Formats: sequence, C-alpha cells, structure tokens
Amino acid sequence: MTRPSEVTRDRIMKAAERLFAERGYDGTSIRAIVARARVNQAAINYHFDGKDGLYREVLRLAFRGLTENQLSHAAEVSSMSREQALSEFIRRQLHPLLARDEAARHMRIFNWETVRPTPVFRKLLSEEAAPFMGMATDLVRRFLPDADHRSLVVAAIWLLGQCSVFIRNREQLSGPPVELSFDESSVDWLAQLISRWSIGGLAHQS
Amino acid sequence: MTRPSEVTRDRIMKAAERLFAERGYDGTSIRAIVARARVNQAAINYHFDGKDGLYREVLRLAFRGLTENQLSHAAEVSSMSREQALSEFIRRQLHPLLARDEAARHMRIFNWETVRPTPVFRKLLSEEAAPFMGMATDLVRRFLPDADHRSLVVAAIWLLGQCSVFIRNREQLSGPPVELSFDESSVDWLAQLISRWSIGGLAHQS
DNA sequence: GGCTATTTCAAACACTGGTTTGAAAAAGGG
DNA sequence: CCCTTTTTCAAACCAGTGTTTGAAATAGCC
Repeated sequence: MTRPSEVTRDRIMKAAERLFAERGYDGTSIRAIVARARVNQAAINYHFDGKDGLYREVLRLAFRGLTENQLSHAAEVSSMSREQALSEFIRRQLHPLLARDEAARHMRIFNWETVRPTPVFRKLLSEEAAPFMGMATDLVRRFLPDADHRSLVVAAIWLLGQCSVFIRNREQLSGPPVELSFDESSVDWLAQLISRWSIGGLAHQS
Repeated sequence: MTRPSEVTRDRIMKAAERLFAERGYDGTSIRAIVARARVNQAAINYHFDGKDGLYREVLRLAFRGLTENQLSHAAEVSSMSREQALSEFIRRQLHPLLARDEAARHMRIFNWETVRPTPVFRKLLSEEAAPFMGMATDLVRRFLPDADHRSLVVAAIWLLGQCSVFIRNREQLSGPPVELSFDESSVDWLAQLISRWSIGGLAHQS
C-alpha cells in the first residue's frame, strides 16, 4: 500500500527543510516552497493541512535527526572513561560546524526556535527532550557525583552552551573580526580545547 | 534648537525597541509600532526613512547599551584578582536574566540577529565589537598567559557561551522539564557555579 | 473497462505588509 | 500677523501572504 502521493510529500518536506533552516518560519513562503519542490501550491494544504502542519512535520524530523545522533552512541559512551566520554560528546555536538549537511540544517531550524518558540516546538521539547538531557546529566554526574539534581541540570546546560555558542554564531565567527575557520582540523582543535576546559572545570573545582 | 518632533521620534523608538525585542524584525509590523507609540503610520517613514532605518537606529542603541555596561567597569575589573575579575564579568553578563528591563530587551534584539544577521548588524559588529572582545580576551589572558591569539579568542567566546546559553534559552529553561527559576538569589547561585567551573577549566588544565 | 477515491492544478479570495500621497495642521522667524 | 518650513494625518496603493475552490487528471480496484 505504497501511496503514489508519497513522492510529492517527500519533495515538499525536503524543500521545506532547506528553506525553513535558511530563512525561518516567517521568512519562508508557501510559494517559495512549492517552487523549489516543483509541486502545486495547494499541495501543502492538501498533504499537511497548511503551513503550520508542514512545519510541525519538519520540526519533528529535525529533532529526531539531532538527538538520535547522540543517543545512538549512548551505550559505547558509558563504557569509556569519563574524560573520553565527555570529549566524544563534545566532538559529536560540534559536528554541525563541519558541513552544510543535514545536521547543520536541523540545528539551524532549532536556532530559529530559540528566539520565539512556537507552541509546536515547546510541546516537542517537553515530550522528547528528556532522553537527551538525561544523557547529558549522566555525563556530568560522573564528574559531580555529590551534586544535587538542580546543579546537575545546570551543569548539563552549561556544557551544551560551550558548544552551541560556536554553532549558533558560526557565520559571524568565520568573518571579521574573529576569522575562525571551520575545516576538519580546526574543528578537531576546537573540540580538544573545549573538552580540556570543561573537564578542567568539572574535575578541579577550586 | 530643540525640535518639536523629538517627542514623536522618541515614542517611536521606545515602542519599536519593545516590539523588535519581543517579535523580531519580520514579526513586527509598522502598524503595531505606531499603534503602541500612538503616532501616525506615516511618521516612521518621515522620521526614519522606513522600517529599515528605524531598525538600524534601534540596533545601534541596543549595542551601545549592552557593551557600555561591561566596558564602563573595565578599569576596576583590571585591578582585581583574575578570579574576582572573571566572577564579576560573569555576574554582569548574567544580568539580563534578572529582569525584563532594558538590558534584557537589548539582549533579545541581538538574539534575533544570530539566526539571520542583517547587513546593518554585521556592519555594526565589525565596527564596534573590538573593545568588548578585547576586554574578554584580556580577561582570559590572565589565565592563559602563554596562549596564542587564536586560542585566546576562542577562550573568550567559550566564556561568553557559558553565559549566553542561559540568557538565550531563559524562557525555555524556566518551563518544564528543567524548571529553573531566575530570581535574584538563583541567578547569584548560577553565577557562582559558572564562575567556579570556568575558573577551574582555565586554571587547571589537565 | 468502468467506477470510485485520491491527487493535482490554475485561479481566485481575503488579508496584511510597507510605502506613498496630498492636503491639513502646527511651528518658527521676520 | 504673515509666510515659509516642518510635522501630522487619513486614505489609498500595490505587492506579498496563506488558504479555499471546483474542476481536471490520475490511480487503484472489482
């Protein structure tokens, strides 16, 4: 029972993901999406019940794509030393820096949500963020075994912040006056620096 | 030569600052601004040459407001111990967390710019970010005296990231599933945690 | 092959956006 | 007080938005 309409649905999704990542929800028009997807304008309403519904679908996909990247390695991470585990986590978080691939697009869609979260996004977050946050708190717990829950959560967010500032401001950091480059070796170097500093922070608390 | 039109200009600026901070550039309509400012719709074109010109003015004001807050204390910070200086810097960076005051609004306007920087913003940044970034690199240099310039810049950004993740995601962090509160004592506690961790990271590098 | 349900399509609809207009009002200087 | 400049105002303009419509085309099944 493979429906023939799947191909249009898919083309719309692909085009929408790209455009939402690039220009955000408001900045992306239905007409721009259908032009890129080469489908009729009414198709979005027919298949997704309007722009909102399409966005919801794209958001879901992006969220899955991002967190599964980390969660699928949760097992092997827990078998490493805490220092190795944290380095590996940071390296993976920095991955969107490397390329203009899917991960980078997904991250960009999320960045749009940080300024004015849509209800759709809030719901998604409250329903599905727990496993990922759990993984991050488990990670920092190995450095702070005696900390209470609130501190652990803050530590986890703190850790994420150290990566996200580079990801989020990637474009601005690659230009003047900072001029960072983001090729493979630079990102490696960056991951090492961040790992060293955050391990130092969590391990040797003065 | 105090022009009578100053009051309209000012009312427009005030209203625009609030609305741009809340809804971003695209999300804010001319009609919404003039309704809040209680002026005629054409006034924006008359006084600012259109929505773009108004936004440019607001952005300039926000940037000055934000960096001057830190830069005005540069002198006294340099006379403290490096640990005190860094704690003080972090506390000041976290200030927008506390209230819905001017600083918080200015920060929000900047957050909108991180996803799709306007040319206006890029220009502003390349022209006026140097003093602030200089202050931050001076701060981390006291912990990393032997580091090269590139590492110092990365360290400065790393430091800023630890604060900005909380500021930027304030709204989401105050709701489920994280439930952080941002009253005065909580922010103090948060500032202490971040200070401790970043001092630890920069000082004791394993 | 004929019939039904699904899917595509071009056109139109209702609405909001920023900007322009041209006249009315107010201000300022002589 | 008069005349010029500056400033306000309501209305209209035009380009863009998301959505709806009703017919045409296609697919799937007996």
